[in-house]
Amino acid sequence: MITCTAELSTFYDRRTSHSVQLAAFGQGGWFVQVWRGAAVLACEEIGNMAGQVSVTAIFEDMPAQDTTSFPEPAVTEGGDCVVCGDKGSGFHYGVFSCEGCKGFFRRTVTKGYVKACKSGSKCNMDMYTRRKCPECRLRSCRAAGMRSDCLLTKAQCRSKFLYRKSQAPTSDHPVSPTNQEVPIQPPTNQSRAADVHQQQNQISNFSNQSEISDSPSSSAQTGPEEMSLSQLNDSNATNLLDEIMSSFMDFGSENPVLTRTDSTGSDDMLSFLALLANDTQSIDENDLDPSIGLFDELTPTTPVQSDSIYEHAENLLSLQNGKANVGANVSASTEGQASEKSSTGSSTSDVPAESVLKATGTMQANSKREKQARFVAHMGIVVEKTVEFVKTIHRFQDLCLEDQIEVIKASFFDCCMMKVPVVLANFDSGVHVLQRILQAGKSSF
DNA sequence: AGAAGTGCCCGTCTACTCCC
DNA sequence: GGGGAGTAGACGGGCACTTC
Ligand SMILES: [Zn+2]
Ligand SMILES: [Zn+2]
Repeated sequence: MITCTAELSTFYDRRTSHSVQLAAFGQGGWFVQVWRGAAVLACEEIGNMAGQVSVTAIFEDMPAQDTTSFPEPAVTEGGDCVVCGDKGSGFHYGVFSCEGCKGFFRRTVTKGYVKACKSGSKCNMDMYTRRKCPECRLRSCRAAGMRSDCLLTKAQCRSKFLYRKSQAPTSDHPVSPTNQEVPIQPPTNQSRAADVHQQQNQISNFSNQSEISDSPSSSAQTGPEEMSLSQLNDSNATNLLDEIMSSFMDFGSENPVLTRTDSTGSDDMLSFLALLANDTQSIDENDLDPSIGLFDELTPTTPVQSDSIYEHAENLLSLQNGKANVGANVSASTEGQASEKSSTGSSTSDVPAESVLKATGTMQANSKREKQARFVAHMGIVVEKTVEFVKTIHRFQDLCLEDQIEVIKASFFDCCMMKVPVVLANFDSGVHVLQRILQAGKSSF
């Protein structure tokens, strides 16, 4: 039996321009699917995946309509399911459909693959034959206009679960001291993510950005003097952390998880923050300043209303560098506090994340930017722990610095159960290390 | 026999409308 | 105009049932 237990992770091979998805199945086994018609990379642990086709491949075959707007939803005259003709129960994922097709679409997209059609993907779909061929049923769903981005992501499901858990009565299950003061944000229930097609574009964009990047990480991997992470001393490690943080921030502004917005304008940053709040619980309590609550005053009734996600990311980056970005539309009180923060002159280029954390703990917790500063500080610790964990992985030290950073970044996002593209200079060894990380588990550090 | 897939039902959440 | 109550729509999860 093969059970998908892990989030798909996307990798990008710079040399061959192929995007690759890896997913862990059960205790071992890797299902590797190469986009854009490239060959399937068969790792030795891969189970026999013959007879199955990935949802991604089908969706790429049948690109969705313009996802930036919401066209008139498909509906039949008699209120029948657009996919199979059964009695429709309402609009599901953008299409008037029955409960069966709704559940089928949700399960299949979540699962990530279906049994391949044996009749050339041309089976008829009605309420009697719909069970015979899942691939054609999925294609029918897609053709009817069903949108996978209407599903909650795993990250959102997880944060939703955590939110409900935090709201549940705690009489017989008292909460731990670490999460007692951490209200978790509810996820946006109807988030509209960028679809698969858009994600591919973003992967390409990210790749191009990396190609033309003149960042230290890019130049560091050229030549025989390239340095492995294990050889870095503490001061260099701080710079590396800074590099990773910057890399993360730059990437965050392009990341579909961070940039997706729903039709009502709320953003998924809240979901991400909720995830991060949970992930920080796995960190040694000694690493955290107990006086700092990551989500003080951020209750579900007072969500962060970011002006735009780009400004959000920009602010995070500015605060990380100790330079508060004071916009024209910021209140006077916030400006003052931001300037106070700026006047401390602290910078992650000079001090480790813990110092930033302590510094931010001295600030009053009543401005959005200060909360963001604490978010960044906590994130820095998570990144540091990620680095510690990844350094223990076999063959990690053989990677060039650029790939080490990419691997760390991938591991960090994977820890947050996010699906991210990863650009690797040395593809084979990088993928090997990433496999080891995923095998070792997300919560090993 | 048992794993995998299916579809019905229900709880939950959000947006919307109505009323005070 | 603002806030609370009620309602509809759409989501995921649970579970009994069917299929393989
Ligand atoms: Zn149907
Ligand atoms: Zn078929």
